Formats: sequence, structure tokens, C-alpha cells
Amino acid sequence: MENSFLSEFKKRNYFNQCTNYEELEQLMNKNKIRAYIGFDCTSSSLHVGSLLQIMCLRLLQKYGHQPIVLLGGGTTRIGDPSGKEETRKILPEKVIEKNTKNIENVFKIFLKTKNKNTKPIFVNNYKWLGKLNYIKFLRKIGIHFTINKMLSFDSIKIRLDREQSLSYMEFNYMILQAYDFLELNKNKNCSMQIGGSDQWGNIVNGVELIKRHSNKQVFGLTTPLITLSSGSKMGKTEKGAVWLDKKLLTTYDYWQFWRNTDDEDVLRFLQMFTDLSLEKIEELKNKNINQLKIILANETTSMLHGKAAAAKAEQTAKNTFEKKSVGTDLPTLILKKKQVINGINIIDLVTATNLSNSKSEVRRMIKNKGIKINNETVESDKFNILLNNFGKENFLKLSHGKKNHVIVKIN
RNA sequence: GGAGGGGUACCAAAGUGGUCAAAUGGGGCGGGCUGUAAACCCGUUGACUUCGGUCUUCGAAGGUUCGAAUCCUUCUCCCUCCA
Repeated sequence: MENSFLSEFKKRNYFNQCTNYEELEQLMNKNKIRAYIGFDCTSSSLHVGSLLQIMCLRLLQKYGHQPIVLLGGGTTRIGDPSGKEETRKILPEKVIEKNTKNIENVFKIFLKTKNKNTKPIFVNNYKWLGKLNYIKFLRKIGIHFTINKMLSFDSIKIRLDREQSLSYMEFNYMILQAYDFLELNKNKNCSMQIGGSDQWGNIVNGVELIKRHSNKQVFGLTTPLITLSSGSKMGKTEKGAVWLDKKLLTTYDYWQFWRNTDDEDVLRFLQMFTDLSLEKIEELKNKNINQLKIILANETTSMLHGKAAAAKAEQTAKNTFEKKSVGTDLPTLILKKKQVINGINIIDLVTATNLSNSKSEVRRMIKNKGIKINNETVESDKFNILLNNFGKENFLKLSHGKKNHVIVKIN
């Protein structure tokens, strides 16, 4: 019989592969289960690249299952070779610990924490990996892995085929991840691991380890790698990562990220990254594409920054792009009156904002007609801003290209 | 430990004494067209500049030379092969 969680999982395009779909269906129909996803702690927070996994955890909650968030404090000390062409740099322990805390906070926003039965369980694998005894580990766990098999996994094979070096440390990564699953199965009664498609090998290892070690059946489920219709990986923009963190990316910029989605991706993203029901999305389908993008931006932004903040961002975008005016969410630079009274050179003004920090770049921008004050192109890099450039309300809008605007105010 | 190959801008990659702030492609940025889309076209892509130039950059430090990304020495990192 079809399982409601899995069927929605599929319909929302989260599904890539499963170790044993039919039996997983049976299990999930019978019991509420615990499932985990592991997160790497290599950066100071999470970005949109991890959003799909987060959505999976939310979906588990929706159907009454309980997510386990595994923070890879231990495995990050080793470095996952999957999909990497080179050994990645190993971070100092202090940084990893700090990252771990920040990342945990992201989940506290996205996941529901009130319901006792579905609230997320946070674990850090450093807790058990950090105190492993090498000999005991090899005897207990190592015995279940054959080198022959390990060499056949993509993450290893690709490196070897390309004759790129792979350290022994990294080679052990998959065993550690498999061990994590075993640990969670034993101590937290966790019966499923979810992950990106690049984690398939690591996940299968865990499933097999548990089979051999404990003779228990557990499951692995993977999500596809999301690419934009342009073919590039999701989550990185010109300006850097799209962080799921207020401190690292403003609400307005986050909203804009979603608003700027390619036409081709909009429906898919509505399914993947919003809570809108599939029926609702079906209804919306025929709406104007730009309306859909606004809905997408509002839904995704509300989830992270709250409804009110999202509405503010939307209003700011409306003012900025439709009315060619300004909105409260635009970044603001405040100047003292005496700084302006004798005029400020345009280059100095632009570099004082976060629009640019290079004078050469600003000169270039002016030459290419990309700098505007109150929607009027600045023609010369000798242009001086005077008090009368600020309107009655003592502010002006400074634009860098079409999408980047800053309000400059006189105090 | 031994033998080779290599480190050039955001990335890939050319350049092996002057014409090199460094070809070309991708990416980025800006403009045009549009819808804050895609595709396409054009411009631009080290820093500073009084727009004359000036300064810094081809793994690092020295050296040869009027002149070095290019030649020499030492160091360093990466890769391959052998042990």
C-alpha cells in the first residue's frame, strides 16, 4: 500500500533512489519512524544547497515521523571525498565547533520544535567518533568492510581512475559515516538515512553494516542533485553563497534570490521549497510567471525570516522595480550634513556603500552607464553630489546596475 | 628515499628575454532587447590616477641583464612513476 510520506516525497521531486522502496513503504505505514540526515560542518552556516535536505526533514515531521539532525562534528574532521577532486582542507577544531553551533540554529528555525513526538533530535557524531578505540573499532566494524568493495565505490573509484591521490584518512570516511548510522540505529532507534544522491555510496554502506552487524533492516533514501535549468549548481550566485542565515544574508537579498529564479525552474521550486500543497500549486500553474515568482519568494522567505519580513521585502521590491522608487528594506547609508555640504564625489559615495569597494570599478561602471542617482545615469566620474540631489525627505537612491540599490540619507 | 612533470589573473589555458597588466575560452560585471526570465548582441574584467601616467602582479626569496612570467640558484607546494 502506498505511503503518504513517500508519495508526497516523490511528487515533490525529492526522490532519487531508495535501498528498498516496498519494504520502506510497509514500515512507514505501520510505524512512525526516526530518520536522519547528516550535515557537514565545513562552513559557518548552511546555504540554499542544503535546503532540499531540510525540506525532507520538514516533510517527515508533517507525517508524524521524527527527524534526527546529525551534525558532522567528527566526520568534518576527516573530510568527505565524495564528489571532491582534491583533498579538502581540514579545518581547525575550534572552527568546526563554532560552525556546528551555528548550523544547529538554522534547524531550529526550519523545524517544528513543539510537538514531543516529531521535534528534531540533534546529535553530533564527534561525541562517539571522537573517542573510538582504533583496535576495537577495526575488530568490530572494520571486519565488515572489504577493501575490494570499498574500492568499487564511486567516491573512491573516481579518484583512483583519475590517478588523483586519496589519503588513507579520507578513505576511512565512508566507514565512519556507516558507523554513524549504526550508532543512531542502536541508540536512537533510527531506521532511515536520507541524503543527496552523492551520498548514495555512504548510505548503502551504513545499511549494509547494520545488516551484518546487528542483522537489522534499515533504509536509505536519496534526493536528486538540484541543478538550475541553466545547468549550474544551485545555491551560489555572483555575490556568493545564498545563506540560510540572517546574519550572513539580508531578508531582502534572500527574497530577491528567489524572485530571480529562471522561468523554467519556478514550478519545480514551488514544489520543492514551499509548503504549498501540490493541489494548490496545480491551481497556480496558469498564473502569470512573475506572479508565481513572487509567491515563491514570499513562501520561501517567510519560512526562514518570517511572514512580516517577507512582506516587507516584497514591498521594497515592488517600490524599487515597479515604481522605481525605494523601499525600507534597501540597505541604507547615513551621512552627516556637513559631509555633503561641499559636495561629495560620486566615486567616493559609491565606494562608501557596499555597492563597490574599488574606485576603478566605479569609474568603469560610470563609463558603461551603470551608476544612477535617483534613476538618472551619472555621466561623469567627476560628478559631485550636492544637498539639492537629496529630495525633500533628505535621501537619494544610488543604483549600481538595475538590481542593486542603496538609499543614502542625510542625518 | 630515487626519477620525472608542474605551480600564470575568478576558473581553464597560452606565453619560454623586450611589442606583457599578460592571447583565447568560460565565468563575472555593465549596457541593449525584455518581464527583476531565458536566448541573443555590444562593452568591460589588477589597483590608484590630476587620464599624461604611476604602482603592484605569473608559487616564495635571491641573482644574471639596460630589460625577466620567460634564464640561473635556493626554498616551497602539488602530481606521476619507482622503492
